[in-house]
Amino acid sequence: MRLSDVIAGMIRQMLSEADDGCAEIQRNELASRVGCVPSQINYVITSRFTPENGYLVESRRGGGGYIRITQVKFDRLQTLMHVINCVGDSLDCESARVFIGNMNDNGIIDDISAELMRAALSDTSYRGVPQEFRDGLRASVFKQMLAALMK
Amino acid sequence: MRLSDVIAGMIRQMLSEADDGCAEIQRNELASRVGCVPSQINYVITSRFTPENGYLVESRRGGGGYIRITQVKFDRLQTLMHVINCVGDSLDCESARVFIGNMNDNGIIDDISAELMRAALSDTSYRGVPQEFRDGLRASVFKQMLAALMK
DNA sequence: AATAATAAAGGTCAAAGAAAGTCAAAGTTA
DNA sequence: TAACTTTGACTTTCTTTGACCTTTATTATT
Repeated sequence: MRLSDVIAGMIRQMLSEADDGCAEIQRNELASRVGCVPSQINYVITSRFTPENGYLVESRRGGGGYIRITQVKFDRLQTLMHVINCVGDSLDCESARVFIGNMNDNGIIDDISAELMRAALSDTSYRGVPQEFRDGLRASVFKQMLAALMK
Repeated sequence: MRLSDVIAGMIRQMLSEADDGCAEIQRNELASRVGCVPSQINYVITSRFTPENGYLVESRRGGGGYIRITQVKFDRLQTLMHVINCVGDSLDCESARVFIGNMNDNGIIDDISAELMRAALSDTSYRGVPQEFRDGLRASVFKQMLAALMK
């Protein structure tokens, strides 16, 4: 088992137990508990608890220092509603993919859902539909799917 | 006996013993066990455990790296393929719902996926699209989504 | 009280280590 | 001879470690 994964696991554990969605660790203390060099903790954080993965990291040096890792929690319903509102009557393929990618990264939708949405909104799906109608149709299908996720 | 076949046999053995349908190997370790050069393992994998043959390969380099070979359950793919073939160039809303419901019941797709598909194929999504084009469009979108599920 | 020294954190970066990947040449087999 | 195997040198990616740096808090000094 990879040391980094052990450490990542401990942090995730702490996060899941925390009621405020944030885990506060002492770098040196955690390192010696795991039996590794302190900078290993930094490595784990920068490689696995990145903003792209939905984490926020703050820290403080000096006596009583800490590293606080917060799991950014997007409110599902609120985000879905927000996206629906952002999408107007027309949506091009590229924008759709960006929306989907972001929601996927934020954990609003899982990987399979993301794939399904990409497929449903792909230009390939609309072969035969005249160009000038595609983006309108795409917006409509997209919003319908988003609405379905709110159930 | 060909070396490659020995290695392939070992991997198949591991796959059959695994309860989750996936075998995780360490390239160097397996190579030295068999007494061959590590890249031989790559050769075996690329020549015998291909997607066309129903296998999925993931890997990771670096310390604690691995190669994971998953045997895709044929049922799933087969069913998806079957459904794709059943759907012609046209698909009405009711039939779509039946297909989706069946796949959901059989565990081919999960609840969320089912909801997403229903939404994407609903008539509401195609408001504005003339009736005579809707079923063709629906068939196209449906097949695209099914294909996405085969990844 | 203000300042200086010390201790206690955490941060950075680069080197070394540990896997896996690639590719082409050489060897085999049908 | 064409297709398949085997081998090995070289590359890329990810992980681990350690030396050195910066920031903050605490304690001692004037």
